Amino acid sequence: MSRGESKGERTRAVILGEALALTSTDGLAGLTIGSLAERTGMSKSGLFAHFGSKEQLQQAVLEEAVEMFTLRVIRPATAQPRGLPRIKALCENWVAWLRDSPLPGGCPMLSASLELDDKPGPLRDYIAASQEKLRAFVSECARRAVIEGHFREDLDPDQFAFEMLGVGFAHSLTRRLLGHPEADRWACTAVSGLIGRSLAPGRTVESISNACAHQTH
Amino acid sequence: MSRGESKGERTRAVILGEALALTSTDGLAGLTIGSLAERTGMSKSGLFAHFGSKEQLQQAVLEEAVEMFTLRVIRPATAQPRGLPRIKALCENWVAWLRDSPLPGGCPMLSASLELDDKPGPLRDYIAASQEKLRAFVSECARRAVIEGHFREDLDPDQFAFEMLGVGFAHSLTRRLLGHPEADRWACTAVSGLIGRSLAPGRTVESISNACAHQTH
DNA sequence: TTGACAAAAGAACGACCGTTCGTTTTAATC
DNA sequence: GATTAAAACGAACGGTCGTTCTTTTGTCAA
Repeated sequence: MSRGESKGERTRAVILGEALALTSTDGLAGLTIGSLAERTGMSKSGLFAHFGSKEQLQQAVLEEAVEMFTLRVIRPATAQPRGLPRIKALCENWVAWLRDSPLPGGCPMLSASLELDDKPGPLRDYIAASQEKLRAFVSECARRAVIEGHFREDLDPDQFAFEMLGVGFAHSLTRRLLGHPEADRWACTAVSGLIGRSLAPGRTVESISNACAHQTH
Repeated sequence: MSRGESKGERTRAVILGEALALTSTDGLAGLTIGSLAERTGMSKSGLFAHFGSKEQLQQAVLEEAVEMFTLRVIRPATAQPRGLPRIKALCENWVAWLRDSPLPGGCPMLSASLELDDKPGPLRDYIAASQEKLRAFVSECARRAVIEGHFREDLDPDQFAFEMLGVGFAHSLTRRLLGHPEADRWACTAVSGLIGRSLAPGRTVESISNACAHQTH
């Protein structure tokens, strides 16, 4: 068998994978025990026993989504040197994530954000904390780029993070709802523009990349 | 009585008002006949008869939301002279709309966009068409500003619209989910930055405003 | 004021929701 | 291979969903 995990852990993982896809297309509200049981070929009660309540199932799904995003976007970026290289890696991973995401219906965290932003509870708290963590991470990356001398000294890292996230949301909506084929290009142009006007005077993206290529992380 | 409308038209309007608030906080999925009947003090069947189906109710709610947005954001902007003044008015109305919206739970069209972006049908079509109309309107405003000589000649109006909408989305999420008090400031800074770097060489916002103040619409 | 029609209520429908319980099957351990 | 615990099932619960009837109430014009 595949691992040292028990049977329960394995099927739980299978369920979560299917639940993630279902949430992606149908939203947290559309994630029902019945439809999930049908997709996994299980009985409602058998599936239900793995989570104890619907809310815990939802929580597990969101945690899975966050972990996926962290693994494919955040973590590879932190492997890059601080400053501009890390920011560049972050943007590239992000775009790649949006383009080749295994989730058919877009980011579950984004739709859940709008779905639950008025419903107090542990789920909302978790989503808000996660999104804030992402925002703070981008902001911290920008702040560090200022320290490294890559970005202008008067740059507001929070402003940078705000505009960066805005591009991400706009990209998702323009691509997924409107279906504009230029969405990718618009997003990339917006990001390079944002980075370009954040650079310290006299700096170019290339000059920094070359300089960083020879230093340790 | 209040108008020449019939009783049915009046109660229908009351229902729609309540439905709009409910959709704003709970999303289109949370808009149920039962809860809406309770809020309006009507019976389920009595309320239902006004719309014929749940989908038609949802459609009516979205149309109401669009009309509200058009009335308070788009229309006053079109009363301004073409070019920068119209764009400025658009931004100001938009911010004011987000700040003093009568809807307690944020824009229903935005949450519906993410809720239905994977569910084909007339509702999705309507939402996509509406959002595209808004995007095209912003783009057209920018294109016109280029013609008027307010914006640089090499400005891409679609790129302008993309970044503008991104600010709107980011603002909504940062404010409503994360509850950042600086959200308003970040959004305003982002918008003025966007407008500032779109201006034709040598132009300032003030110079154009003064010049336009004396011309006819 | 009466008669015609619109509007609202009431009861019920089948379907699905999340959840519980007792039983049966399956997997892990000795 | 037998014992025991974990995992999955099947049936049922009370509730709510959207929807369809029939019946009662209210409106509005002749």
